[in-house]
Amino acid sequence: MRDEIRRNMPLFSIGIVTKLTELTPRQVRYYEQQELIKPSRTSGNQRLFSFNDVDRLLHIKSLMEKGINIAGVKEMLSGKKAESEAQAAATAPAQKPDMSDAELRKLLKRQLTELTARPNQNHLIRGELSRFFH
DNA sequence: GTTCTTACA
DNA sequence: TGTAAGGA
Repeated sequence: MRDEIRRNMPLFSIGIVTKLTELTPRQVRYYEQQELIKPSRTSGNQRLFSFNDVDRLLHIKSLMEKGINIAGVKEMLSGKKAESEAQAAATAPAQKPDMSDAELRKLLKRQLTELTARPNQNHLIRGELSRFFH
């Protein structure tokens, strides 16, 4: 499908992107550093974002607004198979404040496993953990 | 006028 | 993250 080439076609300057996403240039550049996006450059070193980049930034923005840190966002977007699992783990708690204890324990167990495997995703679950020690 | 990189209150 | 400096 050549729709892909259109979505990945570098078209927007950082100025347009910031207006489209409501993000500051600082944030956009920072996310690029974190390799969350990979805009191409013009011959003059100016960043050129594709529709996909904008879409990605919007996704990142929504994730950040849910209180997810860069590390977490990174794993969700860059991760291949870890994506759905990580996103579900991070999103579900925020959307289901009244989750049953059974569900919560199940979630906690899974996240505890994640914790030992990836220490940096720590505060992604810290909030949930506190709910257990009330 | 816009964007770029580096660096620091 | 914001912002200033110095260039392109």
